[in-house]
Amino acid sequence: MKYSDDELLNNLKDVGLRATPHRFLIYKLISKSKQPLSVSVIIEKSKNKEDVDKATVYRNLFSLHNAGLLKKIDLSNGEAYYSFETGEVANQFVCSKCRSVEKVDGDFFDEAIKKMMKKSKKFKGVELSMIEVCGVCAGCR
Amino acid sequence: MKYSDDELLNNLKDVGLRATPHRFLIYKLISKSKQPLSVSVIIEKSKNKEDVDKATVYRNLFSLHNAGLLKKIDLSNGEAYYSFETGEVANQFVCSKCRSVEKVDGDFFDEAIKKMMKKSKKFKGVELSMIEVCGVCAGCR
DNA sequence: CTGCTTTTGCAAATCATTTGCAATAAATGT
DNA sequence: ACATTTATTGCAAATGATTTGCAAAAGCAG
Repeated sequence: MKYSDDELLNNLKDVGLRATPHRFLIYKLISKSKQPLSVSVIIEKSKNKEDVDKATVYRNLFSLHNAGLLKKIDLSNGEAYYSFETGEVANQFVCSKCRSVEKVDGDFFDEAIKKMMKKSKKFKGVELSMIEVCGVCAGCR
Repeated sequence: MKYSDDELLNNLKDVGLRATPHRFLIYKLISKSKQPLSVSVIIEKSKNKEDVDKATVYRNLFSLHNAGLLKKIDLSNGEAYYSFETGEVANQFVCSKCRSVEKVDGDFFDEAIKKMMKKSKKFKGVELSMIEVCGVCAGCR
């Protein structure tokens, strides 16, 4: 799951986005992370490397997501997360008390999703991106 | 699924919350809705009946949820939803484009949740409250 | 080089939600 | 009933994540 600079640059070219230093930095940074990254972490990591304004980070996350290169994971814990777009549905558990986030094995829900898509006409043609499971984690109880 | 005033008043008493006019109004209003209600809708509906400040609505939603009388559904579409607490896991689909919300039949996920709880030690003792499925709805594609 | 579009930094605006504070109302002790 | 504590309220200001306006800088095309 590692992507060469050339691959990333090609992806940018394919969708017609300029490979500006900031954009490339942000895209690369996310491509290297196994976990989805929260916007605040992305801002922090970007600032460590270059002097990037947070508005620029937000705008680049938007353009990259909009172009289909990043998955946006809109959790309920207050901030958005981004990950490299692999086409898979992302699954997260969020504790409603401490707001911590845990990745959930996607296989658990594959079947449920299939059933849902098949049985309900509401979900014909729907394109799933993520599932968030919310509750109180063991630690908080 | 309709609750008498007495039932609601008893619930409040049971958890040790005063049945102030505003609190009762808000609690009753939510108890009568089949759908979870967004905070903005709750504020609007409350204002129609009495002159309630939004801070008061937020504070009452907090105390009612905190006491276990309401379920809070923290969707990713920007605002929180509340529903009468029935102990069931709430399931919603949110369109990541138009941010519209659809209720999802809970049965789809019951099995997935059970499997998840059993197979992963991370989820031992976890108390689930809601599942959000996110994607692009048929209309937006 | 010259003009046109995109990207950027900065500050100000937004939107949902929370908080400080002083005034009011309700519950409790005597 | 009366004073005392405790909870609730309205209002305005604060918060935190995100977005936007705007003018300057950078990158691309002719």
